[in-house]
Amino acid sequence: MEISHRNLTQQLTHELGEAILQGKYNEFKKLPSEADISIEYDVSRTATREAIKMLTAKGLISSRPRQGIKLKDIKSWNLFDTDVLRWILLGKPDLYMLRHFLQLRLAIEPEAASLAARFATTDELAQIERSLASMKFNQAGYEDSHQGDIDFHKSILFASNNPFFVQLTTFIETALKVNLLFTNRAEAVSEAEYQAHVEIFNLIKAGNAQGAFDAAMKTQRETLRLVDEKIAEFKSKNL
Amino acid sequence: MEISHRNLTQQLTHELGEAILQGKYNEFKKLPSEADISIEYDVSRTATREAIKMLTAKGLISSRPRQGIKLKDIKSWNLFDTDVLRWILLGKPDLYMLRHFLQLRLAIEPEAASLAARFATTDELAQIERSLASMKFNQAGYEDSHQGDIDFHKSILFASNNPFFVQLTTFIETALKVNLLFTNRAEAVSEAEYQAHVEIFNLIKAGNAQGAFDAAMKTQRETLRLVDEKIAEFKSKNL
DNA sequence: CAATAGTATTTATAATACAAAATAGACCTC
DNA sequence: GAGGTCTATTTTGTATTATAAATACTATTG
Repeated sequence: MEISHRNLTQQLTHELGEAILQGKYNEFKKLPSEADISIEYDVSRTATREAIKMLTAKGLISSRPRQGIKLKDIKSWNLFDTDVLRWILLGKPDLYMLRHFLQLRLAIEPEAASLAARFATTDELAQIERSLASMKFNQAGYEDSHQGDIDFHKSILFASNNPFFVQLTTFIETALKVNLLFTNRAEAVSEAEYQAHVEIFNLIKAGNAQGAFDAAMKTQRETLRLVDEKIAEFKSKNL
Repeated sequence: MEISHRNLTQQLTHELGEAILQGKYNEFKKLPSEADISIEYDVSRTATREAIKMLTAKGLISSRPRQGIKLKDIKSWNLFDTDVLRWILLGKPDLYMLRHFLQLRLAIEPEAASLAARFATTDELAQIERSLASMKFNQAGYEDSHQGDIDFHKSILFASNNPFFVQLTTFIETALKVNLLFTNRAEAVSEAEYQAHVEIFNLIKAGNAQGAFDAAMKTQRETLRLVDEKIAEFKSKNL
């Protein structure tokens, strides 16, 4: 992903973040002291402290003199932070977390479609349409599968013209990629799916907020149903 | 608010965060160098760097050698971070931002109510009920006004048993408090409002997901309509 | 004028020293 | 022995200094 040139501090931040999300530390086994982390990762205490501060800013840990560095309860983690999210998914990808994702999408996307129907500019509509074209292209077997699909959902969030929904684009994108992983759909987008997306676009373009909401909701429910099935299947297999 | 014992680094983080959100710096006027910040706020470069790292972790800024510290586009800010949110509200509270908030609540809360209807434990139901009692108490004129109202919405999010929705409790709480500020409703909760909340609770308790969704949606639409009116009023006044 | 080499500025990292906070344990009192 | 106080110890917090690395800017050279 966007690794770019990570400096030491950022490198360490990510390594510690991943280690935490892999369950290396927990409520009983607290993190090593700054000094020990410095030794373990062979960096100065300066770099260690800066990494600790970044993780603190993301709500993962807290540190106090003499007490050391402690993991915080998941309630205070910034789950909507891209890094935290990625660490979670890399750590222990499980179907329940995926369902939680989809429940959130179910809440967000229909409303985003509704807002897009009311507030999208012509440029933003064009962007949505372009992603549809890309889906059609994927359907024919070219290109990265489902990138058009992903762009479609992103561009709708963007067209909501609400900064909070826009912020969720990265979030939803990650959710979509994980979803594709689990539903094992490497094949092309089906015609039915494509048509469902076209319908949503047409309703948005027509400015039909309620219609766009309902259509998007229908799609989301279907996706969630698929995962619920997967979970049921998985459960019966492991009995 | 929860100031507790802020150390220098955290103090500086908040001061810089507020300064940024008050528009003291922008895309043209970048932040001073670490050295200058240290002088201006009379702290060591160590503390300054750690504060900068925390703001970086929250997506507000980025820093590179020779280039200095630059503000990032709002698209990369972690709007769901409690601190960022508070700085935004303290900075320039405007009705449009409030509407954006409410649009998000409209997306989140009905679905949370629906999930609560399906997954709430008896303890969580009891918690919702307690907040209703507190509302009734407020109605009679005692206690902090609307704290029960706020607790009601928080406890429903909590009862969704979805960590993403739970994470939004703080977010929604802030939104509610600002909303109360703008709608100028220092008086007690009305009987109609109280009854609407009781209805939502009963539907959740009965396990009626669709009903709870619809009832919560209705309440949210009403709140949003009130703010839309305020905005229209404000516009006509300033012509 | 273009490519290149040099220079200056700013962040990145390291190392050291000491201050402040929090805790555990010793000690003391009754 | 219960309870409290004091002290020692551990760990983070802050400051300072030094140097490295990255990069924008400048000057030079062909």
